[in-house]
Amino acid sequence: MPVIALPDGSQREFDHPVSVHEVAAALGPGLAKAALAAEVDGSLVDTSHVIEQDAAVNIITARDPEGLEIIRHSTAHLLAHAVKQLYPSAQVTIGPVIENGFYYDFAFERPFTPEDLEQIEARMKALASSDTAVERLLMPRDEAVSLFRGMGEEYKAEIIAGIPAEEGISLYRQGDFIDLCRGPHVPNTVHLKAFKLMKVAGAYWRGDSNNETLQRIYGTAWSDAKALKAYLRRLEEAEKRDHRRLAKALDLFHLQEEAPGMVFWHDNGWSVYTTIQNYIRQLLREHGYQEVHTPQIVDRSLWEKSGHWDKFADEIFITHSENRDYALKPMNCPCHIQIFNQGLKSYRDLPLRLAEFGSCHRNELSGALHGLMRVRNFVQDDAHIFCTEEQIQPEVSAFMDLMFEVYAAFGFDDILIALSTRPEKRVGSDEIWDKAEQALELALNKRGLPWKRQPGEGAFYGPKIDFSLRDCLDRVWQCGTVQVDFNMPGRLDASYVGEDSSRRTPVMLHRAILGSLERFIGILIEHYAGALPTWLAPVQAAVLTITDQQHDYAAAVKKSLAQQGFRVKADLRNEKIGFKIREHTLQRIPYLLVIGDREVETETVAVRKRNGDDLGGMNLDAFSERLSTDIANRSHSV
RNA sequence: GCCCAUAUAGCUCAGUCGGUAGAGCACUUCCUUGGUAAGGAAGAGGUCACCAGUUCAAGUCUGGUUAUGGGCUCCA
Repeated sequence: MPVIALPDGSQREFDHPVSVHEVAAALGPGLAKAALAAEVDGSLVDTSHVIEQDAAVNIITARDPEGLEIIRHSTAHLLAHAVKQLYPSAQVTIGPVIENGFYYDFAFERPFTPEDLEQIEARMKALASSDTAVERLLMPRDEAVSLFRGMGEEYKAEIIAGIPAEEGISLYRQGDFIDLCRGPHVPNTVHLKAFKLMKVAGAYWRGDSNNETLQRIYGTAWSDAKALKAYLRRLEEAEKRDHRRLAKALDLFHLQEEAPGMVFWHDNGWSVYTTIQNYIRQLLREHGYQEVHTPQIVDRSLWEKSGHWDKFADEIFITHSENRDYALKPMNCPCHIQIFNQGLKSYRDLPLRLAEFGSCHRNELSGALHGLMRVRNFVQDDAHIFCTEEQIQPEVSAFMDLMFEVYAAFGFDDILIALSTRPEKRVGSDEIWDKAEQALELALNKRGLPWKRQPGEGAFYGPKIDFSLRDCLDRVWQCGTVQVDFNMPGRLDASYVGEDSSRRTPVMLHRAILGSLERFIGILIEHYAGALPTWLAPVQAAVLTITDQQHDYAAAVKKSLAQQGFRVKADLRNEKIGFKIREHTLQRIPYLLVIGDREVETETVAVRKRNGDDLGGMNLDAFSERLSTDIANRSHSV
């Protein structure tokens, strides 16, 4: 007779096999109603699951992350149920859970319209409130194949036919709808109450672009209406922060038809760009890097030798001159090896760190372009470190120190770290891979930050660590990377003279902190909703006059601040002060200096921050000291 | 590249059944010199993305091209 161990440490004994539902009921009527599934000895099961032996049981409700996932999965089934009722000729395929929701792919003779979505959603709501039980069925594989084939569901039948014959198939039925699923699912559709269909898009059958396109319907689902509302608000907020929208409002850059995926930077945007560049440049110098610069176009022979020509031919821009083919460089590493190869290098020269703000061109698929986030011409804050195997770990550690300093300066402190290890197809001996992976692991553990392992995700030439930033809207952006490369130095004949006078091939570390300047600026704009910290702001202070009387004094204030190296502008227009404040606040200028007769008389400026705080009057020295401190601390507080 | 959608003034957008284009903001000029988020008046501004087609007539209908948006795929 089963003894049920509960998460709080208590036990319940039953004198007969019990279902999860009965266990929940024994714990209270509230739990019986809220139970969606349970974890029994570590595996998730439906509430209908019967426990026959002693087990550890944890009842899952909508409050648990697993519960939310079950709700999303069941909502995907609900979507398919509604679609099949409204459009019987649509065939179901797959419907997985994704971040914030789910999707379901259908094969249908025409695309779904927004009006269709409204109808489908209305039907889903009706089905959800119809109090329909969701039942689990087991069936031999071949029987399941013929069941779905009989229903005209060719895609589903194909999926099931791909499952090994000896495995039983679990199916879920709700009313007149039946779908293949591992489960678990909610016991009844009434648990599905906070969902919304978001959009339709094309997607390929089995994710292969050679296959036919299916209609994918995306939806979001939450445990309750409040959570759904909060999510929709977050989406609205993200839209307001969209860097493409802010770029127009703040006059940062533009894109145009004649140069798809390539940025026309305006004064304001370029100011941000060069400020970041100068900051990184200075830091790299302090950390023992040499800054180099290499050609934009290089003869194809170099790219053939590096292997890129073969692998990325479609994405390389090519140009011709005097019967030679050149590639616009898609990456910087082969060029840096050319610099390394000049002159004879000794082990005493290692580690040798070559950095470049490397402008790269890649002919990305037209459909992949996206504002600053995916462009065809971008600048990497790239560097390559030539070193020995022993130097991998200390170099990676030093790189991480530098990187975390940079991320903190930009206001990012939540960093996700992933170590990608050897893939099946790779170069280099297992001993070298062991060494490199251990070196990376050691560097990570020395930092003491959590990281996760991604087995088999490394590049063919070596393992790597990726660093992703979490922004204020909880979105994750992969930016930093450090990759060990055993392959390219040898391929491009890099060598150094070892202590024993023999020629050796150096290891090369590829590393970047920001990734691409363009994309990083896009992330910054969205993270700060355009209100960049003072040190990055295109204009740090605006001098605003109240009447024409203060013209000369205001011009002198502006000149003085500009001479001290601050980015200042003066607004001497014949406009009311309220109007000027509104306008420059909307431009996210960190400090507004209001000047009326009072300030002229006392030789002060009245300081207002962009968040509305009034700092009152102060003399110019006091203000410039404040500004200097703000900039020196890279303060994010205004 | 693939699927779907979109393209009208500098910006955000409206434009009905095919009959020669409209708002708000911005801009220019004038009035106003006003102390912390929009003072008032007048004016100017358009090859309706581009190329074809249908039609007496196309911003509007059809086809194509380009770009953009949302996805898919890809990402050295």
